[in-house]
Amino acid sequence: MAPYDPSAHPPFAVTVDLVVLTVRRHTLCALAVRRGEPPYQGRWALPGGFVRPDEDLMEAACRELAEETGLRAQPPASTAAAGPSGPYGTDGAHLEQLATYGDPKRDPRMRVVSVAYLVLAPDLPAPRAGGDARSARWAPVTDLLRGEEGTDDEQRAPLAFDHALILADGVERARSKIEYSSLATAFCPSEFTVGELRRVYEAVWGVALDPRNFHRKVTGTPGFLVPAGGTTTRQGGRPAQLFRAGGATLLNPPMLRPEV
Amino acid sequence: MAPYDPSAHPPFAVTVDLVVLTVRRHTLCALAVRRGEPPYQGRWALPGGFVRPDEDLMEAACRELAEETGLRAQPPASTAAAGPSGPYGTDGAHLEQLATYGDPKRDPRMRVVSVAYLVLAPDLPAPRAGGDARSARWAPVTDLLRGEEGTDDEQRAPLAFDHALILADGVERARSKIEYSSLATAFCPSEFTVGELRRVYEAVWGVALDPRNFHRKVTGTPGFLVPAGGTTTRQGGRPAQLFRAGGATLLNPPMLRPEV
DNA sequence: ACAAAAGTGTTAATCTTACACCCATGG
DNA sequence: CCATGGGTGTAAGATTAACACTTTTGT
Repeated sequence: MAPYDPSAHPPFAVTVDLVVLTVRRHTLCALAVRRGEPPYQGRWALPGGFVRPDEDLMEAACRELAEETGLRAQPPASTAAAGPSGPYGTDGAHLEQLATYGDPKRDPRMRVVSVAYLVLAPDLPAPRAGGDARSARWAPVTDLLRGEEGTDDEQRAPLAFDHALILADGVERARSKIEYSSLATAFCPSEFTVGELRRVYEAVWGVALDPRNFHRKVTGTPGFLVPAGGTTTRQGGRPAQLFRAGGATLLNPPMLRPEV
Repeated sequence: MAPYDPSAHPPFAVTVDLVVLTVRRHTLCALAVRRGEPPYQGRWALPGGFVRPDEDLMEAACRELAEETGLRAQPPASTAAAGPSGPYGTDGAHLEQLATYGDPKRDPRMRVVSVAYLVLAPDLPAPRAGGDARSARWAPVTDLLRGEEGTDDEQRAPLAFDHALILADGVERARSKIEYSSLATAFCPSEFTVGELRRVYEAVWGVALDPRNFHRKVTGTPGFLVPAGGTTTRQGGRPAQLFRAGGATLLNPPMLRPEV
């Protein structure tokens, strides 16, 4: 490596961006906030912000998450390791590092490297705007990704910066990860039925699954679900048993995603 | 998000670190370089260096890779997208983003955020040191991860910075990814036999696989291997057919990793 | 001839799939 | 009573795991 003095060059800014996913009305939705200032003023973007000088990356992600959604998110107790390994549970929500985006031209103002985090959350109350006056909304990911270049309509314009790319990566990660892990339970409230869990898979993958086989699969995998003791009739029909996510984090053999 | 002016704070430095893996003598090995300057002078570390002001992250990773190993690595032709999605082939080697490490205390000198990349390469000639005089070596990952705190012996001291954590994450990624993708072929030369590919799996997973079933599995997956036309007897015994990696990148159903 | 590695065949166990069928509730 | 979802049973097909057996080379 050639000697290189970083202090001799303009600095980098480091931000975190959040892909916050939830399932609402049988649809995979992401949290979007409206930008109140240039660049991309008035456009929708992923929530996020600058990392502070003495803040760990995941700490920054937790802070932004709390500011944007009110999700309680205490920073990891004592992370000796700064690594992304090991998801971090926040109030039932799941948080993990997604990827880092550093195209020199991704922000017209300056060189910004953004570390994206993926959050899977149960259906939350309507998002509340943060401390400032920006508005926020849950939007179906298909809408957010189908932004039309050159459109002025604020609901249809593409996401700011490279956020469409980040969102697409996050959605892809969620889609593939629920296949072989118990992550889909992060989309459910703390107690849920097998049918609710199945509807999560159906919404995330955009397919229909056989309720009978799904039931056998998830209840037959030891440690995946533990009975919570009650029943509910939220969905109509025969009352269903309530479950809680079990300790098992790996699903083997995996849940098979049908060809689309 | 509270207003925040990054220029009012000390800047971040951004580096890339490389987890370069290969299989040598039936063992999973990683590239380590010896640090020529403080901090951690004399200790082994992962290769890497600062990202330059106008350089994309992957471009920086390619540059460092070329400097450290001589692996030809032209920057991605025209990456409109700065994303990590889509691996990038360099001379048969595979390069993908791994994760980003940003503990405020990970570097005692200043705030450094490091984007780690994972490289899977075929067995390379002995590593040549870069432009400067640092030495480099291939070391079994078990040795590198079993560094003993407080040891002075340069061969046994733990890796510098948080590089043991980064290496462990990279190894884990490689181990799990060859399960459901054709990535293991990145450890092989352009033409290889089924037996050689099997020995890659065995080295990476540290298990023994049944040669008969393995053969059926990989040759029976359409698009995974394409016959290259010749045979070889590199390993002794009956000559084996030579194959090339096929276009198929996903392996479905996955190769099953035996319980350890 | 023998060792060593490459391949093929076969069988039992397991898992997926597709469906028939019954259960418990609300309207 | 009947629509709606919950849940169990079963049989056909696919896949894996284990291992017997043949093929083709080098020594």
